[in-house]
Amino acid sequence: MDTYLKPAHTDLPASPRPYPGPDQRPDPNHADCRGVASVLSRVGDKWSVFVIMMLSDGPRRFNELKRMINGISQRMLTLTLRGLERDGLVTRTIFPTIPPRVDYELTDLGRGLSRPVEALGKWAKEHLDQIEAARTRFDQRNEG
Amino acid sequence: MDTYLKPAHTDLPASPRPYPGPDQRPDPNHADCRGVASVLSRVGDKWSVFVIMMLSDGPRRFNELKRMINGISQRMLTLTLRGLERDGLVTRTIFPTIPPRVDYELTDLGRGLSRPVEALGKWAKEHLDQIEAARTRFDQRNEG
DNA sequence: CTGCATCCCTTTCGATACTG
DNA sequence: CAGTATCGAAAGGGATGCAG
Repeated sequence: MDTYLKPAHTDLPASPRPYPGPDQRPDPNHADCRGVASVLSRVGDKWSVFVIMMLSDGPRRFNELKRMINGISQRMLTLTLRGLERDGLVTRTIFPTIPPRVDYELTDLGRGLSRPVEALGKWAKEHLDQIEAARTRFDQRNEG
Repeated sequence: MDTYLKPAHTDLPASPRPYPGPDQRPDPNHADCRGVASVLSRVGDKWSVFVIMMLSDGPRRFNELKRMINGISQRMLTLTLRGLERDGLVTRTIFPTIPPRVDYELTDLGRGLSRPVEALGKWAKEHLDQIEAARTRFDQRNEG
């Protein structure tokens, strides 16, 4: 039993069938799903989110980002930045100095994205404790 | 050369050193990073995002979700729902009918999260075309 | 209908070593 | 400093079969 999480100590309904029949609400998406998924999975990547947040108050250089984002490997930072660049969210600027210097900066598009992303980060910070509490509660119910 | 994206046809600076010396802005996070990461990587999971969006207008049952989220496997839906349940974002309610019925619904915490998540989804929908355009532009520059 | 377990392939990612 | 290449370990995820 390592592949699956244990089933929850499931809530039981007060009465057997709170709401009847099949649900006929419209399907909010269905076709959309596909294209949007590729955008969301960029945001979905936790490193992308961090990089965007780090860049939200101005350009940063490679190693600066690497130091700021505690725990990212050089490889992942490179990959993440390439992905963001490909999506038109950051620009890459080389200064042909010695030693070389490369700056990354959000584009207008990237700055636009950084708004909802920061909202998400803010929410995450604010509710981190609640979530961790929920996690330990869940784990205890399914172990102890 | 399959592991790395090709380096961008990089922007060159107008003048060699637009801004001087080392950047002394404060590090926006550093310790935070760790805990918040675990929350963001739940959001980071593309399936979680979709499930949250699907649940944002009321409870849904298992197969309903499965049908709505085009392309998710049963396994991943189960895993995703367990994860969300563990984090206190959704509740799981069993109706001991035949055949059995299980409803999933956002908790208050989950509904709170759904706000920034939907903002993100909205942004993704609105800028999907810009991003796809940027992608083809990038790919062409690095191939053709 | 809901969901757990197993097999197995694919992708991801960190560590390491090497260039301009 | 800012990458690139390669390798091996680990995680992700589909298919299938079985159970309540």
